[in-house]
Formats: sequence, C-alpha cells, structure tokens
Amino acid sequence: MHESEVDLNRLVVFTALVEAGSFTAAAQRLGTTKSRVSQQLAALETELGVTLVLRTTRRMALTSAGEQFHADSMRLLDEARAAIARVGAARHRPSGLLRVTAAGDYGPAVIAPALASFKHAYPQIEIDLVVTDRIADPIAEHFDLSIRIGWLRNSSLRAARLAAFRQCLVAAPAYLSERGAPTHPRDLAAHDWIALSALRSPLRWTFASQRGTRTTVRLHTTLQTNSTLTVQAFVRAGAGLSVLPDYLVDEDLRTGRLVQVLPRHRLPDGGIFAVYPGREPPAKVRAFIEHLRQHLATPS
Amino acid sequence: MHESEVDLNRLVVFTALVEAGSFTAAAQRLGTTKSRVSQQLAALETELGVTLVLRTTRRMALTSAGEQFHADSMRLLDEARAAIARVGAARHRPSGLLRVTAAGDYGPAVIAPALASFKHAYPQIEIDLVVTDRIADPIAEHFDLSIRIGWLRNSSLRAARLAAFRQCLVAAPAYLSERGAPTHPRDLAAHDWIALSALRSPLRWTFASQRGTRTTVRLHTTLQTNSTLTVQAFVRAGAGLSVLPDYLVDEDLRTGRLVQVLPRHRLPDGGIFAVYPGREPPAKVRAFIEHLRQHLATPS
DNA sequence: ACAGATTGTCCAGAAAAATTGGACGATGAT
DNA sequence: ATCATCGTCCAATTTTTCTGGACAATCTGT
Repeated sequence: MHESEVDLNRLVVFTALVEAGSFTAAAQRLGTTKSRVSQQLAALETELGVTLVLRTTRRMALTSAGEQFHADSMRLLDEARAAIARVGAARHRPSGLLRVTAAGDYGPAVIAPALASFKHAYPQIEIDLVVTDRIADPIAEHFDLSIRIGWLRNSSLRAARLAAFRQCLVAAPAYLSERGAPTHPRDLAAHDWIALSALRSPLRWTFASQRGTRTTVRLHTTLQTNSTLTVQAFVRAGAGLSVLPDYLVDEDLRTGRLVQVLPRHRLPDGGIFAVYPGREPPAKVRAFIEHLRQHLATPS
Repeated sequence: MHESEVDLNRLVVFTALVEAGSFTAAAQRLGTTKSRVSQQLAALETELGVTLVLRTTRRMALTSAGEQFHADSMRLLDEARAAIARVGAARHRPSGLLRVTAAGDYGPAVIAPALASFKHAYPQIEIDLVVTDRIADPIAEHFDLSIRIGWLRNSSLRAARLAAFRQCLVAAPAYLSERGAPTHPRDLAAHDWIALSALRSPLRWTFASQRGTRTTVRLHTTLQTNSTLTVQAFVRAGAGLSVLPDYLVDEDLRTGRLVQVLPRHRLPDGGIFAVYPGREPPAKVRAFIEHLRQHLATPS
C-alpha cells in the first residue's frame, strides 16, 4: 500500500474468519496459516483504527463495529464478485454492441450480408455498421472492428487476415467491340482508363504474365473518381477499362455484363483484413472474425 | 495474492485512470509513476481476463467491458469508503450500546449514578448495566466494560485503574456500647466477626499502625455471607464487626449509623478497575472510563 | 515531410509487503 | 495438575510491487 488507505483484500480474510468462527478454522478454509489470518486481521484493524474482533485463545466475538463492518464486507465482496463475473461474461459469451466500419464498396457488398447472418446466429448482439471510405481511428470512434482492403500500414492495432481478393482488369463488351481488346499490357496505354483516385498510384499498374514476366504500364486517364462503385458504373457503361476487385465483378463476369481483359496476366492480390484495437479482443469480435472467415471461404 | 482472485486495490488505480483520462495524469493525481498505473491496469486486465482500456500513446478509450466495470468500480469504492467511514466513526464519536457489568454492591451504589450522568452527557448512547457478583467473561457475554473491585488476577484483558477505595473496619454504635470498642487489632479476636465469603481469605486481616507496624489477626466468625450488602446489613443490625469499603459506609459514618473502629489503624487500599477486552477500546468505552474517573474524583 | 515533444510500455534492480513455521503464553478439558 | 489447543509474536524467506530510465509510437508545429 502506498496510499494510507485500507487494503480491501483483507476483507476476504476477515469475512472468512467471521464465518469460520475461529482463526484456525478460517486458516484451514482459506488454505493458509493461522499466522496469516491473525496478521491480516491485525493489519485491517490497524488500518481502520478500530477493533473488529475480540479474542482470547478460546473464544472470539465481534465488537459492534466488527459486526457492522462484517455485514458491509459481505455485501461489498458479493458486489465485487458480481461485477467481476459480469465483466468476465464478455470474455466467453458474445454480447453487446458490435460497431464495424468498412469501405463504401466492400461494406454493402460483403460485410452487410455477413453481419446479417451473424446477427441471425447471435440474436442478442446489436450491430452498427458504419460505411465510410475514410480510415477511422477505431479507438477514438469506438469501433470494435474495422474492415480494411488492400495493404495495411504499420500501426499499433492488431489485424487478422480474413481473405485475399483478386484484382481484375475488366471492360464492358460494348467497349471492347468498339475499341478492340488489348492482347498485351503495353496495349493499355492506348485505351481509356478509369482511375480510382483513392489508390496510392492510380495510374501505375504492374502485370505479371503466366511465365512470371512483369510489365509495368503507365496509363492516362479521362475519368477519375474516388469511389470504387462509381468506377464500376463507368466500366459497365462502356466508358473505359479499369481494375476492380473480384468481389465486385464476379457477378458481372458471370452474367457477361463485363468481360475480363488480358486473362493471361495477373495483378497482385490484395488482402482483406479485420483490424481491431487491444491485444485480446472481446468474444463478440472474435466470434465475428471467425464468422467472416467462414463466410468468405464459402463460395456464394 | 494467494487465491486466484482479483486484487481489489487495483480498482483505485483503474478509476483514477478513467477519471484522469490518461496514464500520466492519473499518475500525477495518485502521486505515483505512470509505470505503476500502466502495470496495475495491465495486472487488473489479466486478472479479469478482459481488456478494459484501449490505448495508443495519444488516445485512450474504455471498452464496453471497461465502461461497465468502471461504473461498478466507482460504486464499489464509494461503498467501501462509506463502510470504512462508518466503522471509523465509532473511533471518535461515542455511540451505540454500552454494556457494563459491575458487582452487586458497587453497581447500584456508584456505577448507576455515574451511568446516569454519562447518559445525560451522551444522550444517543444506549446503556445496559448488568449487576452480578459472578465474574463474567466479557467476550463471551459481549460486555464492553466490567467494573472490578479489589485486586486483579492476571488475564488477557486490559484494565484501567479508576480509583482506590479504603477498607474500613466498622461497627454499629449499639454493638460497641454492648461489647466495648477494641483498642488494638489483637482485641478483635474476642469480637463477633461478620465474614464476606467472596474474599480469598475472609478471616485474615493485616492492619498497619500509623508507625507502620503490621499486625495480622485471625478471626472467628459467627455470621458469613457472600454479599457485601448483607455484611453491611448485619453490621448495621449490631451483629458484629466487619470490614466494608468506604463507598458503602461513608454515609453511615456521617450519619452516625456506623462508627469506625480502630481509626488509627489502616487496611490496604483496594483498586477500582475498569476491565475491557481489546487493545484499543471504542470511543464509548474510553469516554465512559474518563467520565467515571471524574465522577470518582469528585467528592459526592 | 520532418524534427521535437509527449505518450504508454517494457525491463531490471530496489524496496516493500506478505507469508511461513515455530516458539510462546493463555486457556479450557480431563 | 496435565495436556491439548488456541491466537500471537518473531525472524527469515518468498513474493509482489514500485521505481526510473530506455524505447517505440504518435501527434504537433513548422
């Protein structure tokens, strides 16, 4: 003890002593020595400045102060145990509010359905999904989980890798029939490129051939936007070529609304990460990360 | 910590941290180092198995578990402080029930009036005076105070000496005029002695002359009783001589109902003690002892 | 973008506290 | 009276806590 206060841990010994009725019995019940019981009680009495227990070697009785303090101690310890149990429950049973943030494209497309089935599995959980392209500070804004796409920058936050995504060079069939399909990355420079300004370098792309040969091309843009969904809308409308993640274009490719360009070349895969603060996230976070993993692993 | 429980003292640091808003500020407020705050919190989180505070070097925020636990901690500490204050009040302010035991003669004659004026000075105190000649175990029977007359035997109880009393050899005037007044202790053997069987040796008395010469006499008894008041009744009735304490005979001597015998010889003084259990008695006990001292010092 | 200041954490040594086990005096049962 | 049992005390040991500085991460002001 640094402060001149009362050491609350001694209440455990005090109540055990009162209930056991003797120092020896209390020691046995606590699995310790009668020395300790005696000294703990003596220290408590000194700290309180009051005698709690009158004792001879043969008999013991509470003073009236002791009587009162025993009742208070019992109540206090019960409440402490209840508070500890309450807080410990969050460790095992997912509950409470789960605040998630995700980017404007990925949130509605992927996180929303995953959250819907998560809510179905854990009905007592409340969910708040904030869709924003701004990279929020999870601590300042109380986010339990932040879903991030691409490549993480270093930070004190922890991250779990959920899945990878492919980057697909796509165009509308109408565009290709009008402008012709490129057959090599270097052909791209002649095409209309739709740029996503949110990227670090929206106009530099490095393609890898099946043999592993890398080609870096610089594109010139006619259409630029900060929104991935808008890129998609432009591409669908035949305004040009661009790169879009698989989770956005899978359906368009299946239905033929979009066509993959240069299918024999690949772009580097990106990661999908769940970023969370703290070293041991609460059960609700762990459960949702696990749920997301399975959701992403299952082909829709 | 021996038991695998939570160290409740850490709650003080935790609540200070939450209120201060940062580790550095909390350390300052507690008059300690940020190291300690950090380690105490880390230990608390480990013990609880839950993260309470999310922190970067620049910002901190409570988790929902932390939010809840903080509310609980505040309430808990408030209640603990209240309980400590309540119990500490007994140290300074006399209150509650004062249980006193005293012997059958001294209780009514001296303690009762003293308690009456004590009650007047501290009206909120409740009083229970048990008059009995049995030497009670104050712990087993919850006596705060036991007034004992004479000479104490060794015990684990504490004792405060309140006053001394003289032992007076007395007789009724009628007895003396019938049997003659003794002029020296050795004359006593020829007289009728009224014995108090409660004494250790009711028939051996050692007198001291004014010059300091001691004379021990053995008496033979015709009347014996275990009650001092009965001794007094016998003496008043002229049944013989006996020794009685000053507090019983003072009035009789003043009114002439009894007469002091061998006034130039003295018997050893006895003590009047307040015996109480515990090393630091509560305020009510200390206050009454002080009150009794003054009461006894003031000639009635 | 870059230095400077500030934050929380970590670490090892130092300090403080708790614990242990046995001796002791007091107490009650036989 | 003798014996067993009780709570306390004491010193040595063990455990825990605290301290102070180094460190990386982060924000601020330029």
